[in-house]
Amino acid sequence: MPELPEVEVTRLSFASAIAGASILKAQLGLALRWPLGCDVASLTGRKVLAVRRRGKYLLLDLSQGLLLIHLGMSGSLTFGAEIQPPGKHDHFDLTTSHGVLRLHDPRRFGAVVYVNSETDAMAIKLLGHLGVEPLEEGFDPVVFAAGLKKRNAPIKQVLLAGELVVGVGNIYASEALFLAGIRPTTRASRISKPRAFKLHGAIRDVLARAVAQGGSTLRDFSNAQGQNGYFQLQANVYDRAGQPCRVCTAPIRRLVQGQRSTFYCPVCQKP
DNA sequence: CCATATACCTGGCAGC
DNA sequence: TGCTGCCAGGTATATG
Repeated sequence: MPELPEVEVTRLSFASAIAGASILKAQLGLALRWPLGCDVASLTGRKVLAVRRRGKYLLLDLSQGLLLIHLGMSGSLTFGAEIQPPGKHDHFDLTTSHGVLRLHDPRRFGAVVYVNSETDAMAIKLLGHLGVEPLEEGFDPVVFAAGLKKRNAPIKQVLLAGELVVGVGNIYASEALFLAGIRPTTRASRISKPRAFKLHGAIRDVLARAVAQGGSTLRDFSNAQGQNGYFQLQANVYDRAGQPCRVCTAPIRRLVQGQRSTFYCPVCQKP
């Protein structure tokens, strides 16, 4: 499910409501991608001070330490006062004085990890290699263009790697490349500076618009208030194989790169 | 170091 | 109805 827009939309939907809450109880269900990294009972009594985002991770700052939450492919969070007993796919509950934060994740590629600080070994392992935040000032077009020059892999895969810029997943990589007019198979190192600048702008644009639309709900994504996103309705290429390009009417093509589907317009996007 | 393949896990869907 | 195979929004890790 979640790329940067979905994670940010999730964050925005409960961050202010949970801020300042005391943890009354924490419960784990089936194993997620990583172990919690501490005794779950030890979280009781701490406070949730704030919720930040780094790439596709949510960072819950606690009065001592922090929780890193990743939604994997199928995760979603809910936050509310009334809550049902945990269902088959509910694997983490954080009961607080302001409501219950619950992780629902059928495939269990997601994770909830406790670390004492962002310099802990586990935090470094998960966050240390991440590139710059695309919606922040640090995402500089000149640096981005120079970074692309050093990579020989197809641009789609360079974007997905998240080492130059974070948060761009399978939907938004295809969408940003469409907006920039660049074929996903083009080697990153061969992208000219002007085209890199255009891609830089396209990434910012598509991610910001997706956040404004509440993210993309392809199957089951919803924010922590249970609301769906609508960006998928304005996708130009993602999941539109065989359908006419919204710009030139040529049929959208699908190909596989690194075992992931990629969609592009063969006319609007140049090698 | 770089690029690519693999593994993790469940559910929905098309086709037979 | 039930089976099989394929597909799905991510990413650490292994392998060349």
